[in-house]
Amino acid sequence: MKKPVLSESQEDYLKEIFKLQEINDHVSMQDLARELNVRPPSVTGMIKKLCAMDLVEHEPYKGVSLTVTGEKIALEVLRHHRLLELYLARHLNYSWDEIHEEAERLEHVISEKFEAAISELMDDPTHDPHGDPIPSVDLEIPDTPNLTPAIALKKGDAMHISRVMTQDKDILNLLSRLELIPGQPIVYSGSDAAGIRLKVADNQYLIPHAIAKLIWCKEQEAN
Amino acid sequence: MKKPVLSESQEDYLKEIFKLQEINDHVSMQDLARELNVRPPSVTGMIKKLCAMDLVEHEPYKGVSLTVTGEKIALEVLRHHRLLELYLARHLNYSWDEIHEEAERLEHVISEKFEAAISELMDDPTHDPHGDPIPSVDLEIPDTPNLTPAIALKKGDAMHISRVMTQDKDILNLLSRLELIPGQPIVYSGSDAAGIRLKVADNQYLIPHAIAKLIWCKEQEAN
DNA sequence: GTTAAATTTTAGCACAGCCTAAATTGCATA
DNA sequence: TATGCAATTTAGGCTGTGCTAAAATTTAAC
Repeated sequence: MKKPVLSESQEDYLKEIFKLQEINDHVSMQDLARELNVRPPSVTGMIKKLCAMDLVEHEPYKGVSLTVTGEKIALEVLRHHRLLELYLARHLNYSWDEIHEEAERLEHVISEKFEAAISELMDDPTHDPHGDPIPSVDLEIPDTPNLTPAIALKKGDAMHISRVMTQDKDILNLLSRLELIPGQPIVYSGSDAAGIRLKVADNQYLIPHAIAKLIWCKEQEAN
Repeated sequence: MKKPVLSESQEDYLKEIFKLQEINDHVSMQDLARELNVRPPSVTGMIKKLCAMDLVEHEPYKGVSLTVTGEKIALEVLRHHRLLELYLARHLNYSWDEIHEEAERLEHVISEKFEAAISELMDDPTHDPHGDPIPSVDLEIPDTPNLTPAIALKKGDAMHISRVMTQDKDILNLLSRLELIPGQPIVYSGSDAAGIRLKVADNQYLIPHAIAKLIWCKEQEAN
């Protein structure tokens, strides 16, 4: 079974279905349309094609899900994306909020050779700068066990940040300015209607719920 | 005057017109079609669009040439391409014959930021691994004075290689195996019907005319 | 359980970039 | 100067991916 050559558009559809599937097993056309910045009829049309290629399954009026083959391609694109993000940050001095857009364009055009080269250069990393897991060469997702959302912490909990689930540039800027970035140790010191209060690097901030819910933490043990 | 957003295809047309213009001031549709791997009617169609955008000038049945704006865009793409080639070779361990294809795809998607980052990392280089000049940030081509084609050398001439004008992978492989690469000192020891004889790094080879004519040299003085 | 709202699909169209076949133009050579 | 060949353009079509408007279906609310 040889892998089909896909358009950038098609790769984007598969990647987006994968990401939405992590949250909700059945992906709606509407959600896809929103994420991909296209109108619902365009999604229906493209899904039909991907269906004919056996990359997705589609129950009309129900939703879509990836086939095994489709998921493999999605993971490959995701691997490209996240490796690129880390590479841009580490080797080309990109800031946290700049890496996503650039990776979004590069992910479709780099070769296997390029992928392998940057992966090796970075010692086959398992997570990108947002803490998102990078699928391995054989497309396994490294498991990130026991993540706790920051909003679910209890007073006095000492954790460190593991993942920040947004690509919004202004939120990322805010967080990086506060040093609320993956790897950083924090202490949870309470919450109220306005948000949660976190101690980080000798400072304490109030983080509004809207932002706090994007932050995931893990136990202090390892790094 | 803001710069128009162009498709990858359109960028390729402009780049190719530029490269052909270096050889022959008026570029024919046929040459363009050959270089771009499309049919002549496709070229006519695209040229019309580029004409309407004031990026090229076209005298029907005569030929095309770039406008000032068109040339700027071509130079920008060329800068991307050649910076990328050098970057891939230097930082990602690409071999000579692999860089062109990868750069061909990447050149259209990298941002100004990416361009600036790799240029700075390499200390604003002026030539790519083939010896082709890299347009500067303000799109000036560094002049490469007094280049002599290897086939025009005289017996005993000691030069070094400055430029290799091909992207053919097998020719590049052959040359790199023989260490006939830019920067390398050579001595010309004669020619005959079969080709020219060059001494390089303690070896002497016969180089067929077809290949020798791609090699350009300059005086021994500086590097 | 009926009906209104939301979601999804169908139908039909637009635009980019390529194609082939045929018509046109320009040039070289007899 | 005429004529035939090569280069170019025009005409018309195809494919991919998007769009809007309207029809069909599902879901939710009363």
